[in-house]
Amino acid sequence: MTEHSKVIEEYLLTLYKLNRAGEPAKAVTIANRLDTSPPTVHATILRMQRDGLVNVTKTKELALTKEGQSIAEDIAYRHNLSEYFLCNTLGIPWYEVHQHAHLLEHAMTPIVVEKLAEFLGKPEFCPHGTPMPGTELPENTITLMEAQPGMTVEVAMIGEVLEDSVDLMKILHDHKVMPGKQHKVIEKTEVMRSISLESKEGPSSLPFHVAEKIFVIEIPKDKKRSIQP
Amino acid sequence: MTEHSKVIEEYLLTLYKLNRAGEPAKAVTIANRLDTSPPTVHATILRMQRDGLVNVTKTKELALTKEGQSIAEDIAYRHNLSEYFLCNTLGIPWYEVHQHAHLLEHAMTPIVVEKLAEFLGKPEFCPHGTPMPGTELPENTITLMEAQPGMTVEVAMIGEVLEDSVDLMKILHDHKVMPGKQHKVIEKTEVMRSISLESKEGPSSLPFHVAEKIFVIEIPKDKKRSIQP
DNA sequence: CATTGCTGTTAGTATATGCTAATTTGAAAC
DNA sequence: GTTTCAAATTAGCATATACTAACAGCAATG
Repeated sequence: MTEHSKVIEEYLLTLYKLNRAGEPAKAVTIANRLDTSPPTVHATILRMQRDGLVNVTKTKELALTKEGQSIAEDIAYRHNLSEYFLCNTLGIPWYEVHQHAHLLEHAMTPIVVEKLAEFLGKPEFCPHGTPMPGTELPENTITLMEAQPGMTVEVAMIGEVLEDSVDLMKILHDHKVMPGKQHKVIEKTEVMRSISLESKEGPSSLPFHVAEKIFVIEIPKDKKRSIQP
Repeated sequence: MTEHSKVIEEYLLTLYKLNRAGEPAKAVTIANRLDTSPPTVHATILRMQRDGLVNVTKTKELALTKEGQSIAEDIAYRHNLSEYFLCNTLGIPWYEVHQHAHLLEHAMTPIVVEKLAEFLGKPEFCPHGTPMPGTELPENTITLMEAQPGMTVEVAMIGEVLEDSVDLMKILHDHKVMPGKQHKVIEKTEVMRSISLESKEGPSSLPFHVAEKIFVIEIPKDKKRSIQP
């Protein structure tokens, strides 16, 4: 478990997130996500193969090795822990913490991670609802796309892809589309390719490509207004 | 005030610390402090000159520019703030925080710095007693080397050079040679090149080269046992 | 089947950071 | 003043990370 550069850690984390989102992990995807040219990604992946962090299948899929997976989980944990700290201890808005955590995640020694986790009370989810490695979302979690009109749902997690756009996150925040908040699904219009919601805070409308990345849990009619953090 | 690499930030901080310690800032010194070869330091300093961070005098002294100074102070602040946090919030021993802060200091955005400072109550000294940029040690601060036998002194600051050796720091800790603690100077023996102290916790002996880097304040006979943090 | 187009790869460069070995320089010492 | 030593510098090299331009490979589409 050697030391790895920030760049390598970025690649590992990206692959880890792609895996968890069930998306194919290809070189191009990394190039897009990290805004890097394909040749650069290519060269970097060669080094990662050399160092036993990834394997490349015949179909050019990138698969983390045991070692790579283990390091990636560590980085993801540091990232989520940082976000939790920034949000709950320092009071930085939940829709902004991602970018700051992005730097911190590469600068925490094991002792700092351990002590910080203790201090925070070993949280299991980051402010966006992403479970720490080892924790899972509830079984009955669905995407907002899958929710049917009439349903009342509680937001469980804002997909990590969305975190990259602070502007989008800010809008979600303004409409209270955030973990723990309940919304009623009003309608899904194919023409507009968007979903309309209604909550105590008012109505909102989300495009399909965003709704696909928002994970919710259906709340049975009889027990509305659950715990609102 | 552009972005600078970790390496450049290290150089800036080193120059800043040398300045504050009143030591001449030469390329060799950086090479020693950062454990880097002279040619590498040379090349890096050329880049720093190019980028307007340092000037080199005719006598080969390295002088921070306005810009360089300003960035260096920023890094020093982030470092000290991190140490304070790690020690007082997370409970990591004061003699170990330096190494962890060493990583964090390069990974804090301005917002994180601001919020963290607020959270911590805008501390003015790090756990080693180093004042934040803008703050000064009391006027009557002297080094332990300058203290005369018979004096009772209170430790104000452990010089930053000493922080690099955790082993040494641990020993200082075990003998309670730490900011806020009082010690009586017993004797200075030229032959042993060391100073013997006596405190509530027992006696200790410090070699001259260490005593030179420990800053203390004389406590008048009549008002012993001041505030012990 | 041929064309289109995305993906991957090669070739050629550039910059920051690091090294060792060898040389130059400048100041202090004899 | 010459010697001597430490500091600075040059030369030569290596690696990680980046880019553009050009090309190869393969699948979907017409």
